[in-house]
Amino acid sequence: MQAGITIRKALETNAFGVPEGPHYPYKQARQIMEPFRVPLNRSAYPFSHVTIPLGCSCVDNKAIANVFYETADLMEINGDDSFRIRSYRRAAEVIEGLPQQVSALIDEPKKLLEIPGIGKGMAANIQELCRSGKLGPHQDLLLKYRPSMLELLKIQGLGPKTIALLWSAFQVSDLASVEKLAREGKLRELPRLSEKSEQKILKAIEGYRRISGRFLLDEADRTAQKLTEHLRHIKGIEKITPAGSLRRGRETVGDLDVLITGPCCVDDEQRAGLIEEILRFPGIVEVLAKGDNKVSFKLRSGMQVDVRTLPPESYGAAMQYFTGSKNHNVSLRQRALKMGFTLSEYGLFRLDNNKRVAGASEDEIYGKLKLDCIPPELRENCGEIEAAAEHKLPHLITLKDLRGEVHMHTVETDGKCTIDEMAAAAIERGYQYIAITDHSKNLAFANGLDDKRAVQHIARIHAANQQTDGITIMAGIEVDILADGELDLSDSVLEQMDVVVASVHSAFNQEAQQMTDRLLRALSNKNVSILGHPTGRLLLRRDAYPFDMDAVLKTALKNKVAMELNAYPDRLDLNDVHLRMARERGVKIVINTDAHHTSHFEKIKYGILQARRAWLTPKDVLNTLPEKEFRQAMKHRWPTS
DNA sequence: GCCGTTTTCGGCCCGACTGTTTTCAGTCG
Repeated sequence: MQAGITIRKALETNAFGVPEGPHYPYKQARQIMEPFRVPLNRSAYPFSHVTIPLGCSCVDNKAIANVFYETADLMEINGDDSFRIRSYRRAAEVIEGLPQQVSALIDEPKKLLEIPGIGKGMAANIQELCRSGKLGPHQDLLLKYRPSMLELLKIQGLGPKTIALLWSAFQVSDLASVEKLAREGKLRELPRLSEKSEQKILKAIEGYRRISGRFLLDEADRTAQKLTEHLRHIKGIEKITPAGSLRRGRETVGDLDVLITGPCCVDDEQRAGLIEEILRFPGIVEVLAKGDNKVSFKLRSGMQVDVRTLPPESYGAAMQYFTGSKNHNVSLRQRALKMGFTLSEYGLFRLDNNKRVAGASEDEIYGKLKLDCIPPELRENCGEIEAAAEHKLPHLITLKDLRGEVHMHTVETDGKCTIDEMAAAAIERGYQYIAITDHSKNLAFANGLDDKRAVQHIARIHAANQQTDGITIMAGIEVDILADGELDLSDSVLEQMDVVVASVHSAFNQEAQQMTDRLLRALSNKNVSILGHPTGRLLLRRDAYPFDMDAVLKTALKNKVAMELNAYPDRLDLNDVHLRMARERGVKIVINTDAHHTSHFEKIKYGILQARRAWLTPKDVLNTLPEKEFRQAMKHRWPTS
């Protein structure tokens, strides 16, 4: 049987003797194909199950990581050794975050073994995956169980043990069947399951179907701010801190974790009232858990919120713990143990006499572990602990390092404000320069500029610049990269611009090679200064188009074309991994909001968070430069340091 | 399956909440 066959292909060729039908909806197709245990392509499968096509030359890190994640999930259902399972997860996490492709290292096993978390076994697994497109243990587990179980794991309250139990009792593995059994009241026949459990599972399935479970950074941020405002008015709360992936600045957020402390968190009598006060927060549709120290609820948006009450002496330890990441915490606890301490969310304690040595602040905890305090954005177990031990943490970029933004739109195309309004808002933010970069003609629905209008617009921008004090307004354009890599304005017009952002806005479905050639051609145009939102992804909506990032970065470095970090929360493009890749290769970054309204400027903070996650310093980012040097950088003369 | 100032075996981070229990397993973070 061929690896990587799609449902559609299987149905078209009727390879498995299934009833013929012109077009099956995927859901139905999935049910039909279930008994055939066919490895299915990700593109054909609406959830995480993934098989790498045979002979594929570009087995990327994400694909390898996915196979390892799936193997770990299936091993869990199989009741395998939990430490072995952890090894698979750890390998997946490490590979996912690597700037270079591991597939390029398969002929150099020594280099594979240098990667932390990759030992002999995992190195062999990577080689097997890259060479044959399959992984033995993964395939074996898929034969024993069903890929649809991986989806069941996403249902809150359903874990590997219960899924294994359902399989052994009823031979069911998919959402619809479990839902049916719950409705029919059959689950309560099983040990540890009751009528109440059935209701809970049904509710969780409904919730899962309603939303995918992750939220854009700005939405999580807004919710956290509203909740903070609500909590601030409760008597006896002194400190409120949103923790978790929001504090680390991850590109999307699952649950919101908020920590509070103050006198009311210590007094038993006050605490009961406190929980009730918290639950008055508007928009709660369901309370998921209510204990002495924690309350969890679901908001109308589908977002789950956990609020934890803490005594002041543990607040730092809890902040550290609930900020994560999980892997960072595991490493930190191991370090603590080696040094004779044990670390929990309540503090750092000596192993010999159980005495607390730190806990009130994060600084104190990291300090006692002989580490510089690690900024939350770096806490991903990607070398930050080693760097902190050697006092080599980078001086990360901050919001105030930025001197300007050079990707924004006005009413001339699809923006909502005028040049003057954008300039005024930029002055308000303390910027020294901006560039107006409206769309070009290929973006007809945005009223994009042709050569003639572009020239007129330059004149308008120059005039506005003359009349405005306190900021320099540069003339720019966001020019479309056509399907063949040509730009849709003539060179003679582009030459007159201070800043040329070149972006892909059409023909997203090209093959990787075609897209790579297209981008390389655009980067070779001598007028291009920045590649705009380089991967074209829209978070939670559209995947990045495929291309060879390595080749693009090499050409960008050669031609001195900067990569954009588009800070708009649904783009965050480049992402943290690619940014780190760019930095390591010496490619410069420009951080922009792509503002279509003055209110969008504030989204720049989400770009800064991603830049920090990628270990970027002000030197890596061109729009930290003074105007004169920045103008030169836009003409391919980057600063030398 | 990984890893090593406990180095080739024997460990591997820690606690809260829930529900079905009567002392704890499963799940979650």
